[in-house]
Amino acid sequence: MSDSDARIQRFAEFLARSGLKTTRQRDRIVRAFFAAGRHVSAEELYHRLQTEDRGIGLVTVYRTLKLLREAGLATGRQFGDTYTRFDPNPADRPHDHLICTRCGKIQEFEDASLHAVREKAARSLGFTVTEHKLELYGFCRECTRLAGGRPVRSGKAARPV
Amino acid sequence: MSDSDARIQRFAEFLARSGLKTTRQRDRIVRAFFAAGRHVSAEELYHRLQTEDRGIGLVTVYRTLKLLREAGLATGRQFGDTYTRFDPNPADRPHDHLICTRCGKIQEFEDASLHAVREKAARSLGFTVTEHKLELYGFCRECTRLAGGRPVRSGKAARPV
DNA sequence: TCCTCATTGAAAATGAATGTCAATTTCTTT
DNA sequence: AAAGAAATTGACATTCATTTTCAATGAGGA
Ligand SMILES: [Zn+2]
Ligand SMILES: [Zn+2]
Ligand SMILES: [Zn+2]
Ligand SMILES: [Zn+2]
Repeated sequence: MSDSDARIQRFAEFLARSGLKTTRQRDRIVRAFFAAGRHVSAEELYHRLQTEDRGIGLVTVYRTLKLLREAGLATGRQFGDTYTRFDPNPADRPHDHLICTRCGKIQEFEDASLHAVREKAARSLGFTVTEHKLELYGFCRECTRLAGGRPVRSGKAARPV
Repeated sequence: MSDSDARIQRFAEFLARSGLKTTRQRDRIVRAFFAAGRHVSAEELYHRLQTEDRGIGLVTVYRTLKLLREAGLATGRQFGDTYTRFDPNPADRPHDHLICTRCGKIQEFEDASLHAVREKAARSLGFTVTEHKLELYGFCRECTRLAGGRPVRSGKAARPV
């Protein structure tokens, strides 16, 4: 069973457990979501789906992504731009992001020492921390080389607000 | 000269340097901004201002906050909610945030060891990192005690998307 | 098959933020 | 002080992502 299949199965179980129904649309949407790369927006997913099934509305894509979040199978993220991007299954493999503010590239990374930072801050302030989000903004390798580190903002690149 | 005064002065210099004008509205808005606590939204600031000066439009509050960002005196932040909150003068004292998902409290903290995390990720992936954002989500001291760590979501509390 | 209730999608609504524009204000130049 | 160019203002309209509404359709248990 592929990684995707396991997730699709977990979603089916979530639906059953919650008294919700399996539909053609939900099936297509979750498949497309897990097949797509990471960090897709609802709109992007919607467009991909149009090629294989015209009868899927953007609204349903939004609704299904919300269900995926509730099922713990996806997380929404706001990098510099105006819309939400969705990351599959982050609980299994927590990770953070490097975002190039010039070309918009998003690179994932993982750092175990973050846990120490989390715990230290939490302990000193009495918080119980369950989740975190770390975003590093700057230039990717290519953009550092091309721009010499100078901020050249293309319209579509994310920017740290 | 108070801390606020110094910032107000810097804003005046920014305006002059950029060929922009000093107005009653801008003056009121920046004063209210630095007087207000951290993490206010444009709307919140607008409402505070209404009590002292009815003739200030929400649009002008938005525009002035944008100027404050351009002047390097404020930063916009999106915590779990749908609108932007503004943080005064973050460049001088970089800091990150702990956000209680139950009551919405936002607590600031600073951790020097984050720099190492930043550099490590950047070096290994060829990025040049200029900025970062770390948000820790969980329960504050009171909410941990009251809720026993159970997620009780009030409508207004921020939530990690 | 029937029947109930969830689901769907089109259209409308929302809500934050920005663009438009005529009237007003600032500030430099006489 | 008066004038004039240019910036600023705020009411209004607009954008854009996301949510809500609602009548028609579909799923799945009895
Ligand atoms: Zn990711
Ligand atoms: Zn790049
Ligand atoms: Zn802050
Ligand atoms: Zn709390």
